[in-house]
Amino acid sequence: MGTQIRRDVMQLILDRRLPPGAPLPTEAELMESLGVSRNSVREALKALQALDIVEIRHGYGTYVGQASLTPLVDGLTFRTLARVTDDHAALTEILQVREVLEEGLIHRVAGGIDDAELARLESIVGRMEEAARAGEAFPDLDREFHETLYETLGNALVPQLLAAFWHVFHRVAKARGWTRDPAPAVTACRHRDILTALREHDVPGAQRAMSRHFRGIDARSFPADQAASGPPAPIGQAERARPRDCGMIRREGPGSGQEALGVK
Amino acid sequence: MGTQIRRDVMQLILDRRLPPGAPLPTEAELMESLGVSRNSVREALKALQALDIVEIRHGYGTYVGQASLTPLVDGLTFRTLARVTDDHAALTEILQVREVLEEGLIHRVAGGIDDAELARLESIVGRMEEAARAGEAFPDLDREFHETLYETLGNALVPQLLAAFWHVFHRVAKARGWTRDPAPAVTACRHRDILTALREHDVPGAQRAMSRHFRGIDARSFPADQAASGPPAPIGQAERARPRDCGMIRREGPGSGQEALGVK
DNA sequence: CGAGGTGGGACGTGGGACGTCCTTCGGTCG
DNA sequence: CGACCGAAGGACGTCCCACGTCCCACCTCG
Repeated sequence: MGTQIRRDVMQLILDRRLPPGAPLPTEAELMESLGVSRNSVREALKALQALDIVEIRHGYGTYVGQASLTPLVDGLTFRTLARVTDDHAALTEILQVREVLEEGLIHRVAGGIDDAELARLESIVGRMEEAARAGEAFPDLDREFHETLYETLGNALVPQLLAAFWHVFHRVAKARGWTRDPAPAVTACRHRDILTALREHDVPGAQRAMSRHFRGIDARSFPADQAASGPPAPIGQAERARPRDCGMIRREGPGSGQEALGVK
Repeated sequence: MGTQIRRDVMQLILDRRLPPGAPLPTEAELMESLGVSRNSVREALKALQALDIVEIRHGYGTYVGQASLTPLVDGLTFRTLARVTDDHAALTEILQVREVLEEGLIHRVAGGIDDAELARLESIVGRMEEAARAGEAFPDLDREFHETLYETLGNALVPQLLAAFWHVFHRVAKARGWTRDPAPAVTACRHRDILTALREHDVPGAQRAMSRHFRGIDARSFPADQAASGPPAPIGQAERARPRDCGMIRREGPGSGQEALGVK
């Protein structure tokens, strides 16, 4: 059975303690040791390649893969694109997961953040604002900010998960032709707010700032005619506090502020 | 190229708006329409099968899959098992992600939880306590509790993600021979605590209760000789409040309470 | 001594054949 | 007349063989 060969190869990697990057036996050797034909071996390897458990290099060999979250990205992207109806709902689900994750993560990070960390984040935000003044987008800086933020957790899974969701969101947006990004100045402002709250060790403030950051992303994915339904999941009792604002955009009322985010 | 054929099949599903369960063209038809050999088609389908984008039924046909998170489970399980060193560290990472997720999710749920929801949760916890008195474990009830809890969010991705992490944890624990579960009474107590906090709309209390629930799971995965390093990531200023306790176990001091969880 | 050619190893693709599983349809038996 | 059973066909599973492509390493030649 095909599934069984897959498990055999995985077990072989585990038994031999092969680290990522180590060479696997050749297809011919696997044929022999597993007692199956080359086609069966190849189908199993192709399946493992799709899971990033194995890496196949043409003309060179087969190697143990990184076991990254690439299959999650592929699967979620496909699933989101396959839902022709409830299009933005599927994306909103992904954004909600990202928001929950980052809100909880910043909760863990905000208390004991290092001065060195703050300096690195300051550098990133500074470059963001520089790019924003030039009117340029800065997706790489955005990712770098969030990655740096959670580096101190020592949890390798966290940045990979966040990157996976980020990747899915942008791939779907691109496939759907949603090329309009929010104004760079607004995005830079949101990150400045987060950094300011972190500097003051203001945990709930940092959570609010992070939440508003995602609120802005969410608003972008809604067609204008559905803006009335608005973003989901009010944050709860935190609403009573006036949100901080770095001042690069005009002050806003108690509304969600979508009118400032480029939504027509 | 193999990757291209995979993309072609995915694009075919998207273009024809095929819903999950719909039949795909036969391998022969795909050979013809894509202009490649059957081997190549089969390898692509095998890869898509591993991603749960396609479902192959022997002697029957190929169908559009559910695009579930099965590949994530497989990948994370493999990756965790492949790290022979830092074994428990990898598991702790997964648990931390689960904890962050559920802590943030219960934050969103606790405020506006329905009476009907509370009644359903009460029923589940009641069955838990019944099973605990009989000394039996209740993994299904555990899953049902957490699934029910987040049902009102209307986010289909959330329970799937949680189930995926749950699945990875238990598969790894089983493969590692960590069969010792915490005392059922303790687990039932933890869920009772969560429910009590929810009933009082005590959001931070619910978060603390959820956190303690995970703390208990975490302690179980640590070998006794490493218990000194203890669970990571103190929850922050929430520590000052005395944790609630349903009273089925003895009160505990400011420590992490591992001594009550079956750790030798 | 070095640059380029050449050979071998390993994966990529194609074609064909046969086995296995499932469904369907028609015939037979009760 | 109806239910059961076997044959036929479709579709996937496995296998074998051959050739193409890519990469590396050795060897030869200038």
